[in-house]
Amino acid sequence: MNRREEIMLAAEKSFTMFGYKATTMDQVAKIANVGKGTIYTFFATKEELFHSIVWKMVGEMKNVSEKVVIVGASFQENAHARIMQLLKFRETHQLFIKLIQEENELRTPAVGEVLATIEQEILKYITSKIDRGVAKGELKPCNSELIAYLLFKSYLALVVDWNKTHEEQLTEEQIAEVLNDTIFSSLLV
Amino acid sequence: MNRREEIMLAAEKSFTMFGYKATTMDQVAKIANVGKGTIYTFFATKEELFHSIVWKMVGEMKNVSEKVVIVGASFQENAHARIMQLLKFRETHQLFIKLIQEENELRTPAVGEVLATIEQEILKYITSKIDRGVAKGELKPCNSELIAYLLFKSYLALVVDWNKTHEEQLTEEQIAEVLNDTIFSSLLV
DNA sequence: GCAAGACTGAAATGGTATTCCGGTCAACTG
DNA sequence: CAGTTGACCGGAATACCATTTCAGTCTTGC
Repeated sequence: MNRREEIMLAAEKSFTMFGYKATTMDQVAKIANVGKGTIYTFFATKEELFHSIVWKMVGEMKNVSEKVVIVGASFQENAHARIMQLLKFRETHQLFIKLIQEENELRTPAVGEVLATIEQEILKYITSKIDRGVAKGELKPCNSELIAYLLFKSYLALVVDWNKTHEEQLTEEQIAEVLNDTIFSSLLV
Repeated sequence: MNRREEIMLAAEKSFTMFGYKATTMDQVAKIANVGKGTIYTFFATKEELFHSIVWKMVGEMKNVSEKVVIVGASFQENAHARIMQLLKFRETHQLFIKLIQEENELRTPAVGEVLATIEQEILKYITSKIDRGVAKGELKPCNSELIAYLLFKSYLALVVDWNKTHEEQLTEEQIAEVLNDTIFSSLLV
């Protein structure tokens, strides 16, 4: 394996275990079995290294989200499956969990920025799927960015926020039903 | 004016100017022109005093929200007007602004709890309006708590969150239109 | 009998000595 | 000499503790 990848793997391990702030470049160098200086031949700063790893994670996230698509299924079925998969990734992927935790507890600025970027990326992703649906004639023309925003924030509210104030979480059926009746139904031709 | 009210007024002034954490009971006593001990005749703790003031504010908020109701208008027109009024109150009322700021910057636990309570109260308020609409036969029977939650979070997302990542805010018409087409339309008989 | 503010101790704050860590670079190795 | 290394630097974070602050009490005084 080339050194760049080894460094990224080591850094990912460390970020996952200790978070961004608490991983030191010495730590990363040690795990990667390279001198600290070597890291700086591939990445200009700690933040650039961080960005590379997060970017890779965003790629994986899109990939797993595409995996749940059923060809021939309706737009809303696939949209629901994809977004639920994104949120499952968010609550399952160890690095992602660690970053959310660090954001809540430490407010590390670099982490906040990165999480905002990830959200932007997800929104671009959903927007593009809506645009695609419109282009294929499955959906009415609409302000796709606005709808993507509303849709994603609604999923976040029902899947994530709801549990902060309610004892038992909503079932996937409840969520699918209410969003089918509201946002999705307004999209269909 | 009776002493209890004077104390509450003084405390409200101080909480509004300096926030919860930074107002001292000595400060409140001074503004109210009473000895500190006198405050404790009426309020067992600083937090109880705080709760009383916030509770009063929640009452005002519901009142101004009722003021925008147009008798004879449709459910969604009035619901929209009411929720927009709630959010306007949130962004206008000096104490409310200060509490949100304190929550973001200081994370004062007492403030976080109070803001959560206010949200609960708003949700109960919206839920009751939906239930009323159902009872009057204007709306389909539904899980009113769930719909209230989705509705309020959607408004928050479009009115408040949107501006954090977008240069220009959404117009009230855009918001009204998209929510009419989605959540509200699913509610109507 | 009720209001007042001096008082208490627990918690917050500030100041500073110390440690830590991102980034550099001269030395080294193959 | 191209690529790697880790000792080193200085600004920033941390730990420590002396001092101050403040919620809540309680004795005094009116």
